[in-house]
Amino acid sequence: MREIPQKYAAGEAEARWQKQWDEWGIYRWDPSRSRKETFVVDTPPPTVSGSLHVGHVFSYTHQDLLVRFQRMCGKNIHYGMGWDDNGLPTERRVQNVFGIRCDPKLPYVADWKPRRDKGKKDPIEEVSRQNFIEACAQVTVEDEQVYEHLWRRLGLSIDWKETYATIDEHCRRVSQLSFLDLVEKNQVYQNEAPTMWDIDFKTAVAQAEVEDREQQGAMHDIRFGLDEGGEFVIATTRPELLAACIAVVAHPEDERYKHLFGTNAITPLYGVEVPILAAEHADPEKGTGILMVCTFGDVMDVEFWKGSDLPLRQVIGRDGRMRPVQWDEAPFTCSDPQAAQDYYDQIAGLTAKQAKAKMVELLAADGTGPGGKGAALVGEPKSVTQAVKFYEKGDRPLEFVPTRQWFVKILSHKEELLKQGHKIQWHPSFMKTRYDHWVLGLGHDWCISRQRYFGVPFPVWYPVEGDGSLDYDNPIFADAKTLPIDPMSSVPPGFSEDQRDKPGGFSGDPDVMDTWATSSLTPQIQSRWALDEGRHEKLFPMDIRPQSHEIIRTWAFYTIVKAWMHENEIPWKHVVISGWILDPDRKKMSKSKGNALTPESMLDDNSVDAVRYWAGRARLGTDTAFDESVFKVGKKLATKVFNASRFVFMQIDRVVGEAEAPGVGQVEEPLDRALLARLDAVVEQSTEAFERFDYAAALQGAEDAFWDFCDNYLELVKTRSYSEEDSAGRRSAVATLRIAMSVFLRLLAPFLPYVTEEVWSWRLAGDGRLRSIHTSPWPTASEFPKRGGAGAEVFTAASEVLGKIRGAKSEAKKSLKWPVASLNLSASSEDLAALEVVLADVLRAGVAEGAEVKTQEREGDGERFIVTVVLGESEEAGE
RNA sequence: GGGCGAAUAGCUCAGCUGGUUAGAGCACCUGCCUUACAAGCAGGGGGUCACAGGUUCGAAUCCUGUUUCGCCCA
Repeated sequence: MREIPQKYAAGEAEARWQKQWDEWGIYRWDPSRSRKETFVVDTPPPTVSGSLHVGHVFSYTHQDLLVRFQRMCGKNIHYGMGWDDNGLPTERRVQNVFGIRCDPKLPYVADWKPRRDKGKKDPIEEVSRQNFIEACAQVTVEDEQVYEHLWRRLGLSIDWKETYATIDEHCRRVSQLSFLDLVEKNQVYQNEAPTMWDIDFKTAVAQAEVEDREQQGAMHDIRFGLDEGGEFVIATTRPELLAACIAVVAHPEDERYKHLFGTNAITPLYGVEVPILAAEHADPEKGTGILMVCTFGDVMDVEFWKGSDLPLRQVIGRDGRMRPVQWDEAPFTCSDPQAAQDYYDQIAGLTAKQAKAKMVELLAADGTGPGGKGAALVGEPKSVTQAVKFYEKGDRPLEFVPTRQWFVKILSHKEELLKQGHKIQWHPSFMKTRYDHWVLGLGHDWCISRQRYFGVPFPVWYPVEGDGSLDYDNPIFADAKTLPIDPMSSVPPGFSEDQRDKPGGFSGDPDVMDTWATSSLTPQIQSRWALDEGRHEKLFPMDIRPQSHEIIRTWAFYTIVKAWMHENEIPWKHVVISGWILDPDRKKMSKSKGNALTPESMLDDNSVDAVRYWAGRARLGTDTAFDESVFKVGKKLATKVFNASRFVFMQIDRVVGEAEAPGVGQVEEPLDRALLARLDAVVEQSTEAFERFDYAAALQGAEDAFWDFCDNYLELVKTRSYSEEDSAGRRSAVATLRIAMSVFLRLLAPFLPYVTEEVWSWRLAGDGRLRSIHTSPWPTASEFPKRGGAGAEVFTAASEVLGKIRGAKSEAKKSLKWPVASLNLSASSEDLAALEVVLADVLRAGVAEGAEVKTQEREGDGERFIVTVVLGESEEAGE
């Protein structure tokens, strides 16, 4: 039997229990148990090349609370952990850490090792694709260890045998299998189309990765001529795209321009003839109401171009600079190619921003207006704010650049995807609306290819034609059995390596998949879909997907898409959405603002239990302002748990010893039975709250009842349990203390896993499930069947009257030990009856045993008990 | 501009489908070293429930509008 220590040392206990839990393997998933008994969590794999922050600790704790409850309810938990190391964030991090950049044209260097000691000023080292990937892999392995350490410390009850990394071999295999399955189901296609393109990362991006940013721009009014003579003025924020102009449009109902539809306009400088057309998207209120359509200035241009037979005049290159263009050949045709070329050559090679400035200068020159009269530019550009699309990780606006990309068909499946979302339960429920709106607002198919290196390759090659061009219409897909493969190093069936990139040979697809193409498969990755049917059936669909609300449109959405396409299933039954941590000004916490604490220092300063308590107080979906004082409350609760347990188990040791610890059969006293009734209600409330994923309500109920138990019940029962001689009353008290403590510890265990386990180990731990509190059964009312005689109102009556006695002493500024001379109690007959059975306990706790007690019946009128307390003359008087 | 949420004590938050005098903790003030706990205990003050209308016998709660904040989208 362990000796009960005087003080609780959280740090020491945390390290000890982490080790013990690991040795016991209490978080292991048991593959032999049925799906019905199993509870599966699809945890977000954090991006390892970032860093974990307060928000992570917050939301990962939320999922662990739900998991711990389910585990105690007897569920076989599958709670794995993934690391998202695939993709651009890792590439960026590796570039910064090692000062390297990938040049896919370079050959692999076998003994090359990345160097960490590079200064910022050292030149960037160019390395081969394979060397670059190896450097990425090295960094992610290191990062994963740091993450795992924090998760273990936070007490996340993860099965560490069930981990994956989104770039590992298994994930590559599942991602490629998924791709091939979608090919087979005709849900992917390859297309050369205008795609949102980041000019710095030089990659396509998907709609979900794009964000609007308010930017300061300028509206330029530019005079266009008419081929039948005359002129009009268009308004544009992007004059540098003038050479890409393919049409001029106005709203079909716009009286100012209606008569021009069907005629042609002449662009300034280049003298290109473009049609004047009606278009719904032209806003008569904006600018001059008539605007140029360019390939491509924005989404509307793309849409308009797609629905037209107009030519494609691409002037922005993949690097964001103005491409060189020949003005004597299609599609750049005009009346005076030499003049147009002279103008264009002045902006060719410039960035869009530089070109814009140059264009303003050119257009402002006299003689550029229609018919050579005046300047084409009217007045000064007018400053406007506009929403500009950026890649969420990018620094310069996205451009629409026609490139060859792989797409997953989603636009044609909105109905089905809405239905899938409807089959899932969202917590809180209003979060489903966000999903619905995202689906309804989709404007592009899902672009899944990226022109990057550290990602899952497409298992695809293309035949090389006699002229060296690639035959994209007849891609060669890898055999599913050979996955994962890298087409840049593997050879397609029927070819040999020496045919690579040769006419008549083959060429590997150099692109990699979008991170989400893999992250959308986290359920299938964990269940080993298409690889291990038995396991898949035991884990899929999963039970919960915990995540935060800003990634409903990405992670949740794409995962729903994939599960539907592959198996016509939902990926999980419940989505549980955590809110955000806001700083005290209610702004989102962020590192850049310097207002974020590191999780480690938070745990060092406050203990894990205190931090978990803080997270546990926040309801699902509700943003929470960061408030360190809540840690103190959690710490206080943990200390209270420790001290109350100490009292309870010391009493039991003193009275009978744990071996003969009294049980529920010995609970005889009305006060004690009343406490059991109270426990009954708390257990029911807590359980019910957890079942609807409202752990915060479960915590509050348990916490309130526990403080009430400490402040009132312990005080009321103390003198009885202190008694030197064995009696039914003493046995009843001790039995109740033990039962109550056991219940409270278990109700609080998901929130305070360390201190509850520590205390549990003193006397309550047993064999099998009882070895750890975290595998012990969740309390139920059947543990303390109602024995009649006293409901919870008896306990509240006792607490209330004791409170009045204490209040009288406090008001008189006397110590609580001060004796009471007389008591006058006035209440309804029912309340007096409830009090009567516990009056002896109340008088003992109030140091009023010698007092003269009068009771008086009266009508109930709000206040339950009116108590007049007369204190004794001196401290000894009452003895 | 649209959608979804939030606004309750100085601070952080509970208050579910309308029903006594709106709660808790922190902070503050006053006492108390009481055989679990001073990292404690007891007591106290503190709120026009964002604002304006409406429904109702009765509204923090339901409806409408306004303001501020957050997220998502255009």
